[in-house]
Amino acid sequence: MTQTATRRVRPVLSRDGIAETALRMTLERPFTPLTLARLGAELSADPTALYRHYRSRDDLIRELGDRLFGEMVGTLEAAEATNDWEAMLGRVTTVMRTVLLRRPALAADLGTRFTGGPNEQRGVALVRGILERAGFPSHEASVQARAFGELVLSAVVMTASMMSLPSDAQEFELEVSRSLYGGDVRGALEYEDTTFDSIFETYLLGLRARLGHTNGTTEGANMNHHERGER
Amino acid sequence: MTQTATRRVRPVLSRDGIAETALRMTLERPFTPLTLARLGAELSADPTALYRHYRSRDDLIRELGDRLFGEMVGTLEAAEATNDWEAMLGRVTTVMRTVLLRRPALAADLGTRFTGGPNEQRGVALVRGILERAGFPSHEASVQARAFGELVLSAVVMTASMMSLPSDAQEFELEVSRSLYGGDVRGALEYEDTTFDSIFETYLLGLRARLGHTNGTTEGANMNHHERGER
DNA sequence: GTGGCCAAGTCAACGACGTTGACATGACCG
DNA sequence: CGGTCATGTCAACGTCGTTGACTTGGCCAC
Repeated sequence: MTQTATRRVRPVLSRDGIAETALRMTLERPFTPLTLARLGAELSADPTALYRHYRSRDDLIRELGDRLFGEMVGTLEAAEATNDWEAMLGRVTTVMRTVLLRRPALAADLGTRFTGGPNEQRGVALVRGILERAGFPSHEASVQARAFGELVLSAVVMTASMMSLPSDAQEFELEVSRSLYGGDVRGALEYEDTTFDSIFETYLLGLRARLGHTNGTTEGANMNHHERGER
Repeated sequence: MTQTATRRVRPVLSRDGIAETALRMTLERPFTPLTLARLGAELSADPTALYRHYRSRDDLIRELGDRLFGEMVGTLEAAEATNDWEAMLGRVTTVMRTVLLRRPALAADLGTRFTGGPNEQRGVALVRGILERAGFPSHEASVQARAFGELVLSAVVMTASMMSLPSDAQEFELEVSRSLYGGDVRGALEYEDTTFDSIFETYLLGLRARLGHTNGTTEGANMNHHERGER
């Protein structure tokens, strides 16, 4: 019992414990990049001890990503269902943005590494279900679910990257976007927010058109989807 | 005149020369991250010499980004104009993807940063012009140009990130497919390609709906654009 | 001309980072 | 009781961006 109480040899660290601590850190210091040194310090362990539980930092990041997916899917599944598929998709984007942008540094780090985890598959299945119930045939629902996921994810990651830039660079970005698009930009986040809303709304309109949907409120005719050789 | 002619004291390096060499490197080694050490070696100069011409690596990356923007805009302006705004937007995305994905590592590094350079402004003006000619009123054309740019850029950056170095296996696979198929990188990227196409087409449908547009090829009725309080 | 300013480049070094290998230690199992 | 194995520590490495001290030579004012 020199300093760290008796002598703990067995437990101390575990895959789960490390991941939980890491996620807690990203919440407490949303803009501080998750580094093995900091994580080790928080765990009162040598940074290299993590390599006994994760093959690499990348491995850890992936685990965290899948846990975040789990958080999103859990939240979505907890909410009551609706027949309004557009509202459902709106919920999906809201949850994704909320969960990820709460930890911009991690989200930016996560980047694209979303490949693989079980929770991600749950998420995709969830969106696919929404689209199928909206009227998309099975195969196209799959395609559209992936496209939708990638759209939202890439936009969120971009926002997260901007948010985690050092403050001076961030101000520069804001200044630039003001001069480019007009003066009605008050804050970097708000700018991203309204831009994303616009993207999302336009995309929803597109999905509705793809459905050949006759919307309840507005009377619209078919817009059949014909292959275009755009690129 | 030992090797580099007499004694060169003045020139040797310049902002332009550094940028050009850097861009050339990103073309020759598309998956190798641009690092000051490598750039310095290529220039036969000490890496820190770059700090005499750029305030930081970030500054350099921004410059490169704006040059890429210049390449895109130049290509677009060289092409003959069309009245078909959808085809024009298709060209924009094609050029953006082509120019950026030719250098995945740089594109991923470029990330979200608006360069603030003059060429980016030209690009934004170009897209806004297309949208205005499509029928969007001036202010909304601005908003839509911003959204469109961010949509395409974020998707491209995500693809670039995936291409650059997620896993050793993928990098290896891409390098192999590159050597197999020549300059154009196909293979694991194909999935990203079709997904992006889907996103783009859906988004175009949405823009068309926003316009209340009656398309030439397909007979469709109006889809008037009413404000929705989705999120 | 001459002396000083200054741009441009070199060199050594730093701190942060991910990662590796050699070691220690205690648990568990035969 | 002895060996194997999982877990953690420690020292060290290589890469990266960045800084500061130093050198060198051109240019301009006097």
